[in-house]
Amino acid sequence: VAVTMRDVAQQAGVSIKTVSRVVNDQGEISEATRERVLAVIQDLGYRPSKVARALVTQKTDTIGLVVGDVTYNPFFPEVARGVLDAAQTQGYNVFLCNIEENQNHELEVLHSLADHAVDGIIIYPTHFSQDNLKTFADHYRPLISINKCIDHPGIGLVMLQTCKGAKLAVDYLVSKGYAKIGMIAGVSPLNLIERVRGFREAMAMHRLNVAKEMIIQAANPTYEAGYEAMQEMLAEYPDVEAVFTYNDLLAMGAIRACREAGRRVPDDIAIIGFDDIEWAAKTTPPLTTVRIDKYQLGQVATQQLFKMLDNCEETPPPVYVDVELIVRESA
Amino acid sequence: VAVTMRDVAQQAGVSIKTVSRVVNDQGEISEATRERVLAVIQDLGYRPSKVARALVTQKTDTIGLVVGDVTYNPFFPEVARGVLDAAQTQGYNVFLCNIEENQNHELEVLHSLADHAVDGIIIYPTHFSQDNLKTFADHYRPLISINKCIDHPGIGLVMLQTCKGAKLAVDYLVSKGYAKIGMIAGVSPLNLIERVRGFREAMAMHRLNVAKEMIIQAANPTYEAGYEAMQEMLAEYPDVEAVFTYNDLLAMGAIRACREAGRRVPDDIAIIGFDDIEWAAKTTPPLTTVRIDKYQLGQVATQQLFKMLDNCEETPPPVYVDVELIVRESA
DNA sequence: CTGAAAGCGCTTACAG
DNA sequence: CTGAAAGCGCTTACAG
Repeated sequence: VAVTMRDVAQQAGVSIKTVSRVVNDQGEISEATRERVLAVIQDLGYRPSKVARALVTQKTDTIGLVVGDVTYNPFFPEVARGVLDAAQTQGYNVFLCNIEENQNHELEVLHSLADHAVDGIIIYPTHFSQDNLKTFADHYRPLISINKCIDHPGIGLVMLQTCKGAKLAVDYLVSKGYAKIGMIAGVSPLNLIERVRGFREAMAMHRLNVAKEMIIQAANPTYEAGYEAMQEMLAEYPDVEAVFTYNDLLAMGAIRACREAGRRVPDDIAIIGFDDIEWAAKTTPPLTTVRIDKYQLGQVATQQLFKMLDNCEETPPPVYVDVELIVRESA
Repeated sequence: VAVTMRDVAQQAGVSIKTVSRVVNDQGEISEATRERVLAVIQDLGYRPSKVARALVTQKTDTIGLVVGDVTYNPFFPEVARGVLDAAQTQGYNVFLCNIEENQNHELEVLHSLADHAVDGIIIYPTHFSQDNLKTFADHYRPLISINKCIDHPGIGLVMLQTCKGAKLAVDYLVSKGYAKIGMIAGVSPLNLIERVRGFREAMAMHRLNVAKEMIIQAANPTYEAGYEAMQEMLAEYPDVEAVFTYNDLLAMGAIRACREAGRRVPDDIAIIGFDDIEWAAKTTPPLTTVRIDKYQLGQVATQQLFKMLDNCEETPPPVYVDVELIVRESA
């Protein structure tokens, strides 16, 4: 049913090459025939086939976005939106893929994207085998990794300034006069987590007691785990005055634990989160937190990918996305 | 850099047609040459180009998922996950598109999908011009519309049983002894909303006073609007005993308004939501609500699309996705 | 059981 | 300024 370039050519009484010229705006054509062809295109509702074009140009105008788990990642919608908008602006469409926690599946998904000849892939992992990624990068590129540091040619990086965010939180607590500051971490291993590193550095800078570190390791980065971790914190360090948490979910769980323990937030104990998810502003009390600009994260990642598309050879330096302290009522 | 079918053919000492036969498992081939070709494929890491194949078969093994606004739709991640999983199972990849509230943009996005020759499109609208959709359906199909009733050849329907859900809610409230039952609606026009229709029908069935309908129209389907609508409800109908809301966000806002007005939930006033979003279980008090299985919604939509792909001619009857009452503490 | 030819809808040199 | 030929990487009849 579809109208082809040949249909247009016949109708306009020119060769298909001439039609191609006007479709691709290549010039070298008289204004008269250009307009005649344009009229026929309009008339027939002709749209060039991207798949035919892709076969010869080796460019599909598509990219892939692969995500650890769409459902559990609270940032996903906003990051995705950033990617989609940036891609659309450049005339690209994006394949969305979800991967299971399973290393074979991971490679399969990546290959399925390669089969469709996407021009590049953005990977936004929660879990992901770095080895698989590197192997894949050796025969397909460019790749962009969001917030996971992978040093490998062909893999571009977009990182969050989480370490700085942790310092922002601690500095703020110190400026409010708190000294006994603890942390609830959400994921192990502890010393690989930027937020923990930032916490430690800021504590050290303020000459606060890091020797007896008040860090509680939550089982998961969830509301429930935050609730339990806070109970543990209160039992182990009863004189804790302020707590910085790995993310907002943990913070909200922690607040509930405080309430149940008869500790008022922020009067008896201050709580500061990380991420600024949508509910952070609506919970009681509204959460003071370190905000990540998720939409921008998606946009920047896409721009980084386009940069690599323009310059195939070099892997560009990492791009960092800023964070910001949002003061509300919990601290 | 990519390995082609010809490379495999040369290496294996056969024609490309023979390679094609083993790749597509078409039989008509001796076991010996099949294995030899298979070994070469393995060896070279050959993967057939989907774009080359698509050019001749007119099938791309891709579908499009277009969404009103990824960011504001709280269901989006789960529905998307349902679509992705169902698609992946069948070897399909999916293009994700976000549309702005702008009718030209809408058609442009649809056409961009057509340019890539997707095999079908699932539309999951918040807003959407039905006329545009019908026009588009006349030259590109199949299309699936999620939860928006559009009667047009080539458009398959997947609907939620929202009317039933509203009845479930009212029946439950009646069974608990409530008689003065109000509703907070979230979107106009009132009589086009299934949830309102279900509410009215159930109220009528229980011979409750529908003459003096206690329906408040919230400005938006949001937390803030629910808060304001509840204040209005309490002012206008002070003796209201129970409130059914258009969605969970409204319900949570309403609960806050009750709390501030000194009305305890559920003791003084019962509140019932709709959707069962993630926070419904974590808010205080945990929300009684009508649950929508969002993941299943995505899966069913995809299966409906595949059904239409198999049988190009007929538009299948609408599929309905069930809802379920979840009793927690707010009612 | 195997292969040579034509063609899917375009673009890329090249010639005129 | 315009067009004929070749080819992108496959599959589809068809012949042997």
